[in-house]
Amino acid sequence: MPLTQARTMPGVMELLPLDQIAFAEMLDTVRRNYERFGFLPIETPVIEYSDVLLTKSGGETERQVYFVQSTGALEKGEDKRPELALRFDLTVPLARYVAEHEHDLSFPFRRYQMQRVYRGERAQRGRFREFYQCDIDVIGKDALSIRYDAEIPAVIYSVFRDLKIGPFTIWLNNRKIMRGFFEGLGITDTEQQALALREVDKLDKRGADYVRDTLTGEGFDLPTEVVAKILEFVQIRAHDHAERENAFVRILTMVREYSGAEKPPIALDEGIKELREVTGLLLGLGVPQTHYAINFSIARGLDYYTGTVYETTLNEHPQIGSICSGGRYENLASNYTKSKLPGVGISIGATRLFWQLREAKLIDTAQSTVKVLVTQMDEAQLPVYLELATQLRNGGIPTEVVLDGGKLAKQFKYADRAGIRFVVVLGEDEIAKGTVTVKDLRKEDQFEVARAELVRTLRVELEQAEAMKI
RNA sequence: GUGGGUGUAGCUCAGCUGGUUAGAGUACCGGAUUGUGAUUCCGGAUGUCGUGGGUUCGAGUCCCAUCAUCCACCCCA
Repeated sequence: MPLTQARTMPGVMELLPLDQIAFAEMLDTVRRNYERFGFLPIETPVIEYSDVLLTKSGGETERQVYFVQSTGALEKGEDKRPELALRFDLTVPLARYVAEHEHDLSFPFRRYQMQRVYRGERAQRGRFREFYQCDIDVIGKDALSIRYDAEIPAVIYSVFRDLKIGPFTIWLNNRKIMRGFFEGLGITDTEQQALALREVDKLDKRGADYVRDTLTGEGFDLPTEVVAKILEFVQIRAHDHAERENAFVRILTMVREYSGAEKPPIALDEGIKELREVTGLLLGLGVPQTHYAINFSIARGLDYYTGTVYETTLNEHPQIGSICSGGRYENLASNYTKSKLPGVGISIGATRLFWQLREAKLIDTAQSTVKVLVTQMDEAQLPVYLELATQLRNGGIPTEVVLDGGKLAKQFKYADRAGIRFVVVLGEDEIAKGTVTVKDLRKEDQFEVARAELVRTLRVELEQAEAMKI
């Protein structure tokens, strides 16, 4: 009988236990911070009705959706679009969820959701077809204060501070400013604005020359004078309140000089007011000035963002790109309900983040969740070993006990490779003295302790190791 | 979906302008006087050279096809 080759499809992340533990720890950190800020958990099904999932999507998202077909439907030979599909993000299911449970939810509705989503993209390095998203959103009924836009970066700051992956910057912008600015330069067609946003967003990745060439080139045909102003605009950065106000003046001046109009476009005024308010609240919400900045090239590709937009990058690893992004949308669930449900939220692509952090050596493989291995030195003493393990387990210490014996060296090797830190040895000598020997494989050090003291001593050791991160 | 590169041991790769039994490192397994891992020393196993066809006395090496994979674009976490 020929063997089937054991393999997974490309674009999925499968981990060995110690990496899986590290990944779980990362998700735990994210969850802890989401809950700390008062977000409530929900889960939604992986499979949704196709028509629900694809209400307003253009061909682009549909191209990436995995459809699900029951064998029954398949046998009937139905060639129409399958009734079911796998979700490709958590925002669309959230919209459906809020519309469906509108009358049972309290608004503003603050939810977090950490689940897998699916995209049928061509696999590439650090790019997945199945991956975790960790989302938070605040959904308002009819209206949602701009102040919630300021709370989001506070959560981001808190999460990445705790993940301990080096200095990072939360970049903020407001799409109203961008659209207002374009309008002031005579680009009034909203379609063209959207296309220009998308190009401008590539500034940090592809460079100013690329953006200039694209905007002056075919398709856009913008005058060089206008493109020059756009480039000046999107290259502005502001790291504090004074720089921010200077930036606003510069933008307004550019628009006035070009259009000659007394009053700037309404969108521009509104956007400036919003961004000023959001950045003004950050310090009070615990975000240090060193960890956020205004960046007028941040646009986000998605169409549904209408106001504030966010991206987060690691200062020392720009090649990783954005590790967390999101923004404000005016009407989340317009396809499912007549109620107006504005919201603001962000998403962390946990799978990609973990993958890249590991590539960049910013995270190590974890130690095992198993902390102690009780070895079997003398088979006749097995009942004692089992009793020791039980003691440790009752003391809350995750413990494995060797049941099938073998050479002691082999048992040590097993502990080492499995990432188990402490090895407990008990032989003739110890029995005579009523003690056990404990070896710390990481410290390469061992000590003897009275049997009755074992649990207490190990607890202290584990606490110290945890506190010192060793 | 569009364009380009690469396929040799589990992994990373070497293999000259075609020439005998295809190699290295690493990982894996065993051993080095019987209570101690990772380090050291010795030994061991490992491949339809992605697949199919063609050229040739002879193909891992050249040609064609096919599949897989990676990169860039589109898009995005």
